[in-house]
Amino acid sequence: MDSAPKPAGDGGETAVAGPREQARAKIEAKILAAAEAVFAEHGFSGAAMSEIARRAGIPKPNLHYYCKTKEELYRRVLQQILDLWLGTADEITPDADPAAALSHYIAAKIDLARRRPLASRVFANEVIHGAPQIGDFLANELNDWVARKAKVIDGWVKAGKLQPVDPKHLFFMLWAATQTYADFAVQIAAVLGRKKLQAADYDAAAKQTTEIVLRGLGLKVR
Amino acid sequence: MDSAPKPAGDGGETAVAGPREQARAKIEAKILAAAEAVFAEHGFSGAAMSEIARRAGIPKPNLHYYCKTKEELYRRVLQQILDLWLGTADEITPDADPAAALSHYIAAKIDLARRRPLASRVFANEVIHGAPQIGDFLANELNDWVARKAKVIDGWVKAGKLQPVDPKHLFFMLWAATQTYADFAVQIAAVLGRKKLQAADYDAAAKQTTEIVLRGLGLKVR
DNA sequence: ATAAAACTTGATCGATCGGTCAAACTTTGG
DNA sequence: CCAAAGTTTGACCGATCGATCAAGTTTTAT
Repeated sequence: MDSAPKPAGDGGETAVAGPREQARAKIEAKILAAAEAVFAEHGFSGAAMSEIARRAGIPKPNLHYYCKTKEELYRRVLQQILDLWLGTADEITPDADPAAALSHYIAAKIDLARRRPLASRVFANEVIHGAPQIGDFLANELNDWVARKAKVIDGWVKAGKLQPVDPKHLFFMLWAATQTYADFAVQIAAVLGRKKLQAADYDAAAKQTTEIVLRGLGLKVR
Repeated sequence: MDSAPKPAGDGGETAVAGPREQARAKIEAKILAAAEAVFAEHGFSGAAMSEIARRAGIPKPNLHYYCKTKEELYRRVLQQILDLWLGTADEITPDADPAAALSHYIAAKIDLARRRPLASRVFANEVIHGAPQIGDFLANELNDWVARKAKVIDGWVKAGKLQPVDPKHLFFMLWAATQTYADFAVQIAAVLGRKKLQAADYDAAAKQTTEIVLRGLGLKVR
């Protein structure tokens, strides 16, 4: 990570990465994965640098060599998660078919909840506790992102493709209904009488959420 | 709290409470309110007993006099919150009108998100981190509660009052869509360009959520 | 070959936190 | 009035945690 003295050659001059760059990339990936898991499980305060180091398979001072402080490591994990955020909903465009675009968005979000539940939980934990680190992101990038998407949906409504709807509250509902299968997986599994959520559960969630939302917006299902 | 040596007369023999009982009740209320706020803000690990004591206006050893351990205090806060949980959805009964019952449930849940956001956040935090304290509650009481309500909704479907729907996933969606206005209030406020959510925001949320869900279930709105 | 840079690691430090203790003070019941 | 029970509080303890240091080893560039 950039906190280390010198990440060696990184200007793109060299065609192949030396053993040092490769080792560094491998370790940083291990660290980020371990940190995401520990932050998801225990929250920022409850996460111990020693446990992150242990799970990453390195001594604690070595972890501090790559990430000077716990807060910096936490921010790095969050940054990785925010990149996931803004990469979704590419299908929500003015000319797209609303039913297809929304179906795809819901499916993608549920799929993310299944494949990256830890990321979702770290994000949820951060926001629940007041977003001390990503407050600026929420007020700037995310605000802009939603404003752009809201214009698209408003356009759909004006074109008569959709029942009138407040696009922002629609997003809040979609985010909540999909991310709950990551953040509240333990609760949902308990109510479904399972130890762990299974593939069929996520499929059922995506199917029914899509049906209710599409029909609720006056769109034809399927 | 029951951890203290003797809560004086509590068998209901005395008609009026003495000054000691009154003071005890007042302090316990202060402690629970302070604890709920600190646990909501910092999570279990991040919450400091010293800060809870400070916000309750008592010295730390006095806090430990009323609640022996941090975990016990946390469980007490959670218990208070779980009581809120099971008290909702009384209107979801076999003979009720589905549209009216679901509208009322959504409105009540959004109202709870507005009036008791701290309770919702403590609960969310607990579940996100694996429900170490309330796992049994989820697998027993809540599981039973949902099973009962699911039977009611299945009955509605069989009576042709409703589009076919998986009642459990419907509850997951309703819980998520309503509690998000408590748990993720900071994010929602940022996207809406506000410092804090206002009464009109909650009203808009309840209105639109109700519309989409009811229409999505094949029910007439209003 | 060699020096500089990058990386590794055992030992340790200061701060914070949950919890305890013992000595006080206050209320209650006889 | 007085003893027992209940309550309050400043001082303190051991454990844990984030972070640092200093002495090493390995890689890189010339």
